Amino acid sequence: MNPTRLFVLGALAKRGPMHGHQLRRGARLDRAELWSDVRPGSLYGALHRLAAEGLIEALRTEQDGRLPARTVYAITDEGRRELRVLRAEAFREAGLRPDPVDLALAMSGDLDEDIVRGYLDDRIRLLAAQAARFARQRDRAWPDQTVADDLVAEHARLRIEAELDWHQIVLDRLGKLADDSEYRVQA
Amino acid sequence: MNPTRLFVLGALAKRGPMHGHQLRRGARLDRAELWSDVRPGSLYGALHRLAAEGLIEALRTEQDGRLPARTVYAITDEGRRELRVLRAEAFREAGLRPDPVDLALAMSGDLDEDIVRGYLDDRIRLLAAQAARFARQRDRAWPDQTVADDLVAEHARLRIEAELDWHQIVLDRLGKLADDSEYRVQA
DNA sequence: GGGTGTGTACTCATATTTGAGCAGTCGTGT
DNA sequence: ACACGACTGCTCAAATATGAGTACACACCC
Repeated sequence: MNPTRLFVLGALAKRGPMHGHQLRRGARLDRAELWSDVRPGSLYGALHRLAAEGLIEALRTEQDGRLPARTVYAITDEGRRELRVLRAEAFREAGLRPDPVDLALAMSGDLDEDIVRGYLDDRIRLLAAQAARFARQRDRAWPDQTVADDLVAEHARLRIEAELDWHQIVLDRLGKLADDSEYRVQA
Repeated sequence: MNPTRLFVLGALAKRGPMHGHQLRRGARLDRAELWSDVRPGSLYGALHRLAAEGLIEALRTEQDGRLPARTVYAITDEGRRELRVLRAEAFREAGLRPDPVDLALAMSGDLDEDIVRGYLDDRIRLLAAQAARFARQRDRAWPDQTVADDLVAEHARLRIEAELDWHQIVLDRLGKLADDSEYRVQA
């Protein structure tokens, strides 16, 4: 499952023909940082590849004044089929994606406890700020907020709450971390 | 922050010199699927680049019978410095990484409500099974389980519980999803 | 004595992402 | 006049990820 492809195909299917920049802007207007994060490089790369595969097609190239030319793409029937597949795959990926903090923690046996504690405090502060943002958003929705937007925001809120809970637990149990940085043989 | 690099440097710093295969095996023995997911391609690619940059160095190349030769790498001082930086970066990334299901949901305005409901039911089943695994693991730890392992497992458990809560909410509010697949202009 | 599966160790082509950059436009201030 | 920053669209090299493949070994089973 490739999220960039799903994003492009989904957007073109939903809103009709668009050019690359319009896709980015649309995502920004939708506050889509939460469910996608396409950067220009990935986006245009995907557009080219999708076009080469016939999943989307370039309708026309427009030029507005002397601004860069832009190419408008539309999804094809083939693309709509691919969209269904990608969406199904995305729904089926119900596992947890590894969180870098777990990796960092696993690699911190040699680190002073207070340093780790400091990192965690910082994280808690950041997470709390985000939680507050989402809570606010739940109450005062922005103009054309859809139910899907609502659900996604609620998802984010719940996930952050879980993070906060876990961080608290880590702080509590942290004293014992240093005890087992012992070498475990494995060959 | 590149997780693969952090994984390699961290492991070499912690356990001493190893060859590529040993790194993979070590990760499996540690049940590291949770906090890292290095596949062979990424791993060996990273090893080559790290060596080229002088962050690790090839100590020797061994051959066991007629099995493929293996190259043993050790972390350098330069590499230890990089490790500290990567670890700090990983700790600082305290935001939520986008979850594909949010993307899929956002792109499902045209989908029959019952289909989505079906997907969600499947997800709930999968998630519940995983939650059960982690709960079990919390009670009966495997042999040389460290506190860090414990914390990571607890992290996973909490995250999955949050997912389950959210999925329930989605199912409850789902009826209203179809109402707002309306086209929102943006140019 | 052949098939199947698992383990050892790594390679390679291709797909994809990253992050910076470019070349113009437009508004705002100074 | 002119610097400044934000926006418009897209490109490009380099880093990284993916997924299959290679080649051989060893055990087990019937």
